[in-house]
Amino acid sequence: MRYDLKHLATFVAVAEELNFHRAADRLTMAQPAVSRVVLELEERLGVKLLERTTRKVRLTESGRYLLEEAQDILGRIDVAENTVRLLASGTKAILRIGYTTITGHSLLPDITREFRRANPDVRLELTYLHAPAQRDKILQDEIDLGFIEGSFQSSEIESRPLAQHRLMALLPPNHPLSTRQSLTIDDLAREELVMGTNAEWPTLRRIVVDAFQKAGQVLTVAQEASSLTGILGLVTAGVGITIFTGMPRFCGEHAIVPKPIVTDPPVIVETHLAWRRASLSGAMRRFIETSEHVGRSYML
Amino acid sequence: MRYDLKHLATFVAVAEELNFHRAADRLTMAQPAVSRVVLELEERLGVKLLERTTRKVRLTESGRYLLEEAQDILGRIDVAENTVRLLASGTKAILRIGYTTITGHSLLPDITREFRRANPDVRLELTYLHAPAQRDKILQDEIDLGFIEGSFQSSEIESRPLAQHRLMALLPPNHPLSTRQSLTIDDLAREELVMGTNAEWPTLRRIVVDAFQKAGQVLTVAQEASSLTGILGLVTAGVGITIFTGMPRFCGEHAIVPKPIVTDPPVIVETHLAWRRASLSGAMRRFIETSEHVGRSYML
DNA sequence: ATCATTGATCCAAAAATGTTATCAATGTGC
DNA sequence: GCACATTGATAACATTTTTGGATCAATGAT
Repeated sequence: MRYDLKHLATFVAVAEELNFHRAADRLTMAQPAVSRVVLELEERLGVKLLERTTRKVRLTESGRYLLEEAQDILGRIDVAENTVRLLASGTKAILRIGYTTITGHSLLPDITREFRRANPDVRLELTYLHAPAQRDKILQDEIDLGFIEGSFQSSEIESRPLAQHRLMALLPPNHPLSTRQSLTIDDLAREELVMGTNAEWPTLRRIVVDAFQKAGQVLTVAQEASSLTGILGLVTAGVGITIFTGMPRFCGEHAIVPKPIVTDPPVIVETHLAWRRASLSGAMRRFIETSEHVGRSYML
Repeated sequence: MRYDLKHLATFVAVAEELNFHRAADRLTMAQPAVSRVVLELEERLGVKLLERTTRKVRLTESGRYLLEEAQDILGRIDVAENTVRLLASGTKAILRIGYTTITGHSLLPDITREFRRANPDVRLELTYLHAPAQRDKILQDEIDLGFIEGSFQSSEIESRPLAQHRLMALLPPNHPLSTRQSLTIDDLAREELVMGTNAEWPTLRRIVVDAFQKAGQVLTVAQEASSLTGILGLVTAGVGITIFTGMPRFCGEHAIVPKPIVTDPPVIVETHLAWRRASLSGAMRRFIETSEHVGRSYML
C-alpha cells in the first residue's frame, strides 16, 4: 500500500479548510507534518491535488474529485467500524440460512416473518441449498443455520426437529384418482410420476424410494424437473402425479389436487434446523427459539 | 485515525487465505508482522475478527462483515486513485458549468450535445445560476465555465462572446398585437407585462429597463414569475406579454406568438462564456472552442 | 515599508514497523 | 503412541518512518 488513511484524512482536512494551519489544528498535529503528508500523497499519486501560493490554497480538478471520494470512503470506514462493533456486541447480527424447497415454501416464510418482527436488527441471508450441500456449508462455516429434511449425523452439527409432514400426492384436476379420498403406494406405482431431479431433491427422492421399497414397489419416474414450479407445471399440464410433503401454499385446488398417501406405518418427513455446535451465537439461539415456536403448529 | 489501510489490507489477505503464512507471502512480509497487524486491528476495533486455533483460522461474524466491507473499500480506493490520475493526465475531466435561463434553453443544449460527442470522457456538471452568482462562483473556483448575458469586468475573468439575441416580445395567441409584424417599446409600455423576478433574472431585467429608459418609458411589471415555464404559463393564460431574447425552442406558435421588438439602435443581448483566467485547463479550452464554433450560428 | 500570515524545509527525537529467532499448541503419519 | 511438521503468537533488535520545533521565503495587508 503506497499510502494510507492518514494521508486521505489529512488531505480531506486541508481540502476542506483550504488552510494548512487550521487543518493541523483540526487534526491536532503540527503544520509541517500536515504539509509533508499532503506532499507525500501527491508524490505517491503522482498528481498535484492542491495549488498553493503562500497566501491561498486551491483544489485542482483531481483534488476536488479526490476530496469527494475520500470523504465518502472515510465515511464508509466509520460506518463499517461501527457496524463491526454492533455485530460483535450482538446488537446487530447477520444470519446466513440455507433452505430446501420443502421447507422454503411455507415453514421458512412463517418463521422469518415472526423472527423479523421480533429482531429487526438481524439481517437474514437466505440461500437455497439442498440438504447435502447444507451439511458441507455448515461445517465450512458458510451458513449459520440450515433447514433440512431429516437430520445429520455429525458430532459437530446439532439439529432440532421443527415440523412433520405426511407424504401427499398432487394430482392434476381431472385425474381419475382425484375422486378418491386417499391413495396408497400401490395406486401410485401404476401412475405416471413426475419427480424432482435427484441432484436437486436428493432427500425427498430417498424418502419416496424407501416408501416404495417398503411397499414392495419400485419407483419409476416418468418425468423429472429441477424446480418445484417446474414439477407443478408438469402436473397441472396432466403429465402425471407428483409426491410432495404437503400442498404448496401458493397453489389453488383448481390447478392441483392434493390427496393424502396412506401407508402403515405412516411415512413422516421430519424437517430439522441444523447448525454447527461450536458456532452458536445469540442471534442463532433466538432464531432457533422462534423456529421451534413456529414449527410447533407444523408438528403432527 | 486509529488504524490504516495497511491494517485493512492485511486483514483482507488473512481473511481470504485463512492462513497467516500464506497471507504474509502474498503481502511479501514476514508472518509475525502479519500477526501483529491483525492483532492491532482487533485491539483497536475492540472486536475479535478471527477465531484462531493453532491449526485453523475462521472468521467471526464481525470478521466476515468487515472482510466484505474492506474489500469493497480497498477497491474503491483503487478506482479513486486511478480516476485521480486520469483527471490529472487530462484523459478524463469534469467541467462545472453555470448557465442562465437565456442560455440554457437553446445555446447550451446545442453546445453540450456537440461537446459530448467529441469528448466522451469529460463529465459535464451543469448548474443553473444567474449571472452575478456565476461571477462569484467563478472567482471562488466553484464552477469552471459560466454562460452569462453580457460580460464581467474583472482582470481575473476572461470571457468570449458566443451568441447574440434580439429582444423579442412573446404574446398569447389571440392578443390584439399579434397581427402586427413587429412592436416598439411604446407599444409594450401600454401592455400588461409579465417578467422574470429581479432575483432570478437580474441581467435581462436590467437590459429591458435600459431599453425602456432609452425610449423614454418606464417599465411597469404587472406580474412576475421566477422560472421561464412560469412566465410562459402566465403569457399563454393571457395574463400579459413577456420580453425575452428569442423563442424558446420547446414552445409551439399556437401557445406563444413571438414578435420582434424594433428599436434604434437595436438592442442586442450578447451571451458570453466566462472563466477564471488562471484556471484554464485542456478540457476547458476544448469546451470553449466547441462553444465558439456552435455559437457562430447564433451571431447576428 | 513593516508586519503578520502563509506553506515549505531542516533536523533531532520519538514512535512505528518489520525481521529473525523462538515458543507453545496441535494435527499428521508412521 | 510418539516424533515431526505446521500453526499463530511472542521477544528482541535494527531500521524506517513520523513527528514537532525552529526557521525560511513569499506575499498580502496596513
